[in-house]
Amino acid sequence: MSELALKQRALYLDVAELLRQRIYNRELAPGSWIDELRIAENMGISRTPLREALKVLASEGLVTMKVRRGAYVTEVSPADLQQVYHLLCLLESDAAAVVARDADLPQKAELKALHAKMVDSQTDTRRFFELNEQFHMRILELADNRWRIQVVNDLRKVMKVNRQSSLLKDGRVAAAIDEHAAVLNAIIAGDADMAQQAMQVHFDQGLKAAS
Amino acid sequence: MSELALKQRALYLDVAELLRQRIYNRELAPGSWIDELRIAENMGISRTPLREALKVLASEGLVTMKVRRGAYVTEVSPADLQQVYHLLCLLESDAAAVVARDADLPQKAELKALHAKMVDSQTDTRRFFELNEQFHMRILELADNRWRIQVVNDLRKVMKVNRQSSLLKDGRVAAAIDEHAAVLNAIIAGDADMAQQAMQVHFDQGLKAAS
DNA sequence: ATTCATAATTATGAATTCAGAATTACATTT
DNA sequence: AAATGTAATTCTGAATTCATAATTATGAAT
Repeated sequence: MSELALKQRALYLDVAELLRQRIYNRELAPGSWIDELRIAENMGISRTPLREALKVLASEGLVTMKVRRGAYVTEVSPADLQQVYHLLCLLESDAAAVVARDADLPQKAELKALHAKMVDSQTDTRRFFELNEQFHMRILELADNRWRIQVVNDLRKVMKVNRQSSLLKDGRVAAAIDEHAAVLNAIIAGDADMAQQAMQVHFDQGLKAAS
Repeated sequence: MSELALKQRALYLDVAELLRQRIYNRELAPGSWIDELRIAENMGISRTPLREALKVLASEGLVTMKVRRGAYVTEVSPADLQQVYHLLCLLESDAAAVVARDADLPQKAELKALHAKMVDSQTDTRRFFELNEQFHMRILELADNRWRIQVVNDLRKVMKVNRQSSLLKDGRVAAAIDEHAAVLNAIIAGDADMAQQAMQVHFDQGLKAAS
């Protein structure tokens, strides 16, 4: 239909993103086989870019390739979720410690402002999630390790496959804001150990709320 | 030439591994453009599986894709190396702690035996490296987190792009064995904190020796 | 001689075609 | 009717072909 737009990114990347979305919202169910012909036709493209996209998703762990049998949506067990969560906690706690040690004043102020916006957004859940994401991501960026950013982003994608464990038991938003505040204060104080611990607490609470 | 063998794995995986080797030994130099036609012809295959392999390497960080400009071997700066090393240290130290906490007696005995073999191999450097790899990998496996294994393997591949910083200043082999012994003892003692610290020391020393 | 415009070439991105493996459907035999 | 062997179909993996963007080469004009 819309053969629009001077495409600035390769087609297979867009296809990969579309597939991710379909996996996230269970349109493609865990464990199910991915019918290349059907999807290619459905998307109005050939199998070539679709297959390239599948290779990308496979290396992210979202799909599993079986020889001569095609691609299957990876089944993410509760054990897997816990494993991924453990790694995210490890990587982001360390990032918080690094930021507490290295960030300069303007950067700390930026985090503070971001957190303030989050406090204001308490009632608007969608907005809160957006800012929550931004807060975590900004800390990651300030920790200045592009490999960590890459790894965390990939792991986050795996988490999203099972988002039924939505992070909003009631009171969870308020609690998360308090936990973020602890991280923020440790960073502003330049206390690396405390920042690391505060972030760890944040993850532990999140896991508890999700179970 | 050799159109051999009932292939049990997909072609693009073999191609990816071949490309990795060529990148590791600088046959494909960092920053250089990857000529698809040339390499496909050289390998006696079409561009299709080659391009699929390139997508895999791109998601590992070994090559970088530029739109309408093809694939380039990623340049790994000293800063990148340090970043990757930092993550490996973080992930493997935590793995050691987990193993110290969770491993049973037979598993601990297995690690002990592995380390003993390493002591015996001191003179044979190649053999030592092999066992060193096995020791680290076995701890990773015992820590029982498939996502960590995946991430560490990917990061290791990046490290190998710059292996000129070979880990063998003299005396380094003996030192590494001692450091491993410390990790091993902490694991056997079931002391998670000590295992974590010992592994961290091992990485710190390794980084120091490489610089 | 240098610069700008245009033509030719080259390489990427994507579609299509082809070969062969795996599954399914069918038929024959007991 | 069940089972086993064979034919038909389907789908994956890979090669080939095609279209277009980017680069290089060529030539005209100042």
